[in-house]
Formats: sequence, structure tokens, C-alpha cells
Amino acid sequence: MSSPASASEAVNFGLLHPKVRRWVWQQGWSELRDVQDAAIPAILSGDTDVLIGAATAAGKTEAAFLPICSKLADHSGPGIQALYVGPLKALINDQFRRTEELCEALEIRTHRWHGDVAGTRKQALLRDPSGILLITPESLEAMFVLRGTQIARLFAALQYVVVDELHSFLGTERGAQLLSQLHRLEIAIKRRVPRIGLSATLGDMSLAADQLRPDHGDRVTILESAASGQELRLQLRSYVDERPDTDEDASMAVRGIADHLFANLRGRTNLVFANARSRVELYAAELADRSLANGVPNEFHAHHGNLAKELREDVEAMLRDPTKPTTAVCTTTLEMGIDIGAIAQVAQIGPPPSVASLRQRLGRSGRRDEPAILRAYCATVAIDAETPLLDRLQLPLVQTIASIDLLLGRWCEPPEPSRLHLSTLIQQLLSLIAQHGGAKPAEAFRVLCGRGSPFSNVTTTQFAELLRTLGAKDVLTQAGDGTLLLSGRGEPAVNHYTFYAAFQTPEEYRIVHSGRQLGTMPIDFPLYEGLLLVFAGQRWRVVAVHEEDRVVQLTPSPGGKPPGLGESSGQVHEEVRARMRTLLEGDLSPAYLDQQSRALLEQARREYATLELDKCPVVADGSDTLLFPWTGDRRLHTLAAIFNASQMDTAVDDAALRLVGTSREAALTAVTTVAERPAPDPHALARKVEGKATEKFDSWLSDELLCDQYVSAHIDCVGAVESATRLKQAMTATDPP
DNA sequence: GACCTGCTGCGGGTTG
Repeated sequence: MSSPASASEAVNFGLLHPKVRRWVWQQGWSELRDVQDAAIPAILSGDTDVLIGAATAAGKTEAAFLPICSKLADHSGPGIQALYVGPLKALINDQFRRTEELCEALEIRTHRWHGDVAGTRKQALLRDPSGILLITPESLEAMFVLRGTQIARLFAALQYVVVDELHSFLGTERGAQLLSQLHRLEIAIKRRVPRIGLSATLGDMSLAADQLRPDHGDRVTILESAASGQELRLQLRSYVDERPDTDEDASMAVRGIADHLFANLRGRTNLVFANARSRVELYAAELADRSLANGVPNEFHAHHGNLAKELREDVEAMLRDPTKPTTAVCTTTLEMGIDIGAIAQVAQIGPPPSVASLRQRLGRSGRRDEPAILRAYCATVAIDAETPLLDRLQLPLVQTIASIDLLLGRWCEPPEPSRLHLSTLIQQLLSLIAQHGGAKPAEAFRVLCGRGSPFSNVTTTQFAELLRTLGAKDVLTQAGDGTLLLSGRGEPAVNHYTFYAAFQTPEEYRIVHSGRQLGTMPIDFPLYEGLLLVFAGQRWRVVAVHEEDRVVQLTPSPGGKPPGLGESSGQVHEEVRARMRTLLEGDLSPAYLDQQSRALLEQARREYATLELDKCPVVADGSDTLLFPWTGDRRLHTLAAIFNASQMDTAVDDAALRLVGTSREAALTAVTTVAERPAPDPHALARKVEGKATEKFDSWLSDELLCDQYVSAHIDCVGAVESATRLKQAMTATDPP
């Protein structure tokens, strides 16, 4: 079965070091995968960045490390030769075990460095740097801050940088931090080092390449696996609650889903993704109850970020143990490539946050020759005369189908285009000052915002304002010769260990209604007047945000849907919404729908036609009017901001815009106005948004810079006007003036 | 409008 001869048939296999080839033979591999073979000449050449896109089990790590180790086996000397950056400590531990085996045979030393690694091991590496270093961005930041003067020496011999799970960094503060660190590293050693990015879910490889090597994406070699992945078995089942406003903990739909999971998952190792921590707890408890009632050992366990580390590790160990059938009910915690063994089935309850995350989740199942199995579930309410208009359209079900269809079509969301990450620029500026004990403004701008850095879209004007604001807030001060130094607030910030992470751990806000505190919740998204949210099982509208006291005031919202259902989440991409519209206007039912889902989809289509939404996407809902632009969340929120700015009370409501207390005629006029006027000034809109300071160092930005940052991340005026124009065209086709 | 990620140096105690 595993013949050494066929491994050598691969075109480029012979280019690997003899000892690496021997190691491959010893693994009993019958052949190299396509990306593994293609990566060999690209990486060995040492003069190009490489982006490797391939499914989870396709051996991306080996694709990077077989050629890297070949190179190091011949050219290893003192100093760190290869730097691997991973997003999770657990992932680093896994990769450390895997690479160590290969590297032992080649006499290449491997080191891991993160918060759980003993100080003595770190000291040993600093004394005698060599081989391959596996590290987190946060630990790398600590190196810059605490050992700034040693950076050039430690990395003088660096030949490769590997970024694992690249998708988890792109478009985020942490990604801007990592790319800034890599840029600073190259400046310290005065040469470019090839970067190798690994991921299964990049959506658009050339957009990802532009971010892996900012300003020079065209220099990246893109390798995408042609392997179509394994066979997929798939079913979407829907469960209906007859009585929507039940006070019971678990509704009929929840019990129906739990029954089905219990009947179909026991005896094997599975993952159930339930989207929210509260749902994870609910389903884990329901499943444990069923084990008890049936007198069988419980195989179902919760896994999410608020659980103690020990509990989570217990569950992970059970998943890895092939003798112990285990199902973990989890949030995104088990989405990424930590080794948890062979997963038989993946279940998804409710719409996935994105198509990319659904693909990532599915990638956990059906390794080797087994088919991947995806069980999708949708809980919804029965429709009667009282059901609110939006619920009649079964949007969560339609979104789930749209996401699965896009997945089957091999599409997933492209990485967010690069935006301003000014909070992280502040972190990098303070880190740079700590690294060198001070920095001249022009030099700091060149290093942090020059070509090839993730901040190259920051202008000199913006940078100057940033410095002024940091001076005014006593974060920085300037010496007589102009050198920037840390001062009153900057010094303690940098000297505390919490400085090294670029991301914010969300603060808790107090949630208040008519002077009574309803509870607290972490706020990690912009809050503004008119925003709709669900809290403590009820639907609310934000009436005020007091940032200083961390208080949010709410008032009950009219026309809401039953709490806890229709959980929408994340930033829904316009491609998903476009597919939802196509589904509602079409008449084909995907083969993977069960009978109930099929009936619900047909019912939603009848409602859609009855409301004549296919003819005019503007419809009255009581005293409100709903608009259906069928576009992504960014445009929806921009449109809402534009309407709010012209004194129309507007909120994003699932896939629709709700114009509160606005007649259909007034809404039609408002849409026409937006469509016909030039696009509004994005800054003017941003100024009206409360609570823009959501990232870690945002409180040190001026209002003007906060607006710049908010516009780059959340506002799309041109797109909003385009959506309004399409709405207007659809309206005038049916409502002649 | 959900979820997740990460972290130094040192002092004090215990174990081999």
C-alpha cells in the first residue's frame, strides 16, 4: 500500500534533502499531496513568498516544513533559521510535537515559546539561538519590548517565516500586529525574509496574498490544492415550535433537535457547533439529561471560552481518545486545527456565522477515506395570524441554506480588505519606542508606516495627529532633540504584561432600563442610539450610551420577534444575502432538505410572493416600513446611519432595514432622496455614531482619528447609495409616479 | 451584533 517508490515519483520529491526523503519513506506515505509537491521548488528557491491553500487534512504543515527542513539540513548555523507563528498555544504545542520528530532526524533544534513555556527554556534559546522557533504574536511582542536590542542578533540568520491559520489573522488587530512585527523584523536584519502562509479558508487567494506581503502581493506564489476534498454527506433538518412564547427552558424545537442528536451521534466522536455559549450549555444539558434518562454513560460535554481550562482540556483529551466515544458541544473554540483526532460527524445548529467558518468546521470531520458528515439544524416557530412579518420569511433557515449552497459551490468570504488599525499602530509605536529606548518621529513613521507595512495606508497627517494626541494625553513626550519617549501613561502601559496583546478583552457595560439594572454584558461592537438587541430574553432598542460610566440605557422595542430565535451573528456577507434572495424568488429545493425544511422554505416563498417582495422590496409592517436591499451588513448599517442622520428612526433588523414609525410613502421618498443625492460624507456619518472606541488603545485616539478608523471599518457610502439606487429602481418599476 | 485568541518577572513555597 505504502510504497516508497511512488513517493519518489512526485515531480519535485527528488529536490528534498536525502534525510528528509528518508523520513517521508519512514512515515509510509504512498505519495506527496499536490500542494506538498508544488511547494518544494517554491520554498527551496528562497526568493518568493508562498501562500498555501488546502483542506484541513491535506498536509499543509508538511508542505511548508519538508522543504524548509531540507534547506536547514544543509545550511544551518547559529541563530534562529525559521520562525513559525501560530494563533493558539495549543496549536503550537501540536506543531511542536509534529516538527520535532522530523527535525530530530535532521539534527535541527526546535523551540516553542509562549506563555506556558518555562522561563528556563526561554533563557536557553536566548543563550544559544538556533533552528526553528514556534511562537505566538504576543510572545514575539514581548521579545521586541523586553529584548529589543537583541532582536537583530537572534534573527540575523532567519531564512523563513511561516504563518499558520493565516485566515485567523487577516483583517484583525492581531493580524496588523503580526504583519507589523514581521516588517520590523526585516528592518532589524536589513533584508526580506520569505513568508509562507497556510490556510484552508481564504476565499480569495490573491486578496490574502496582498495582506501576507503588504504592497507586494504580486510577488507571492499561490499554491491551491486541486484536490476536491472528500465526499460530503449532508442533511438540513428543521424543528418547529407550536407555541412561540413558552417560558420553559427548552422549547419543543430544542428538544426535537436534542432527541435527533442523541439518537444519531452516540457511539462515535463528534462536534456540535451551537453558535452561542448559552446554546452550548442548553444543548449539552439536554443531551446529558437524555443519557441519564436512558441509563447510558453520558458522552456529551460542553466546550466554550468561559469554561475553566482544566474542564476544556478534559473534553479535548476525551475527543482524542479513540476508545471513548465523545461529542463536544462547542462554540468557535474547536473550530481551528488543534489535533483532536478523527471526528465522525459535525453538527451545526442555526445559521453558521459565515461560510468560511462552516467550511472550517466541516474540515474537522471525515478524515482519510471516510465521507464528511454535516448535520445542520434549524429551530423556528410555527406561523399563524399573529406572527411578525419578518419571521414569516424564515430568514435563519434561508440563510442556512444559502450558506450551505455557497459552501457546496466552493465559495467562502474573502478576507476583509485592509483597513486602518490605529489602535494597533499605537501599540506598535509604543513597542518600537521600548525596543530602542526612544524613536525619532520621522524614523518611526518610516519603520511603522512605510511600504510593506500593514500601516502603509496611514498618511503623514494622520500620523502627526496621532503623535499630537498621544502627547496631549501624556502617553508620549518629546526630548529636546525630538526623540519620542514614553511618559506618564505610556510607561506603565508598556511595562505591564497585558500590553503584548493587540486585541481588547471586552469591558462589561451595565444594562439599564428605566433606572433599573437588567445586568451586564460585554460590549465589543459599536453601540448607537436605535440599535436593536436582545437581552435577558427580551427585545430592546438602545436609547443612550454613557461611555464614561459604562452604562447602556434601553427601552422595549416594538414589533420584536420571540427572543432567542433567529439568532443572526457576525457580519453577513453580501454574497450570502444575494443567495438568500435568489432562494426566496426561486422554486427549486436542495436535495439535502428534510421534509420540514422543504415545507418551511415553500411557505416562506409564498409569504414573500404574497408581500410582493419580488416586485417591490419595500413593505409596510404595522406603523413601520421594512426595506430589503439584500446586501451585506456593512451596507445595511451605513444605510441605517444615513436615514438616522436625516431624522428617520432606522435600525438593521436581520436582513432588513426597519424604518420605525415611517409610512411606506415616506420610506419610498427617503430611498429616492438617498439614491439621487451624491453620496454623503462618511466622516459626518461617523461623527454621529456613539461608542466608536472598541479597540484596545482607541481611548488614546482623537475624535477625528476615531472617525477615520470607523469609516475604514464600518462605512460604505458609495455602496449604500448603490443599494438605494437599486431599491429605487425596483420601486419605480411597480409604483409609477 | 457571537465567539475567540494572549501575557513577564519575581517572590515564595515544595520537592528531589
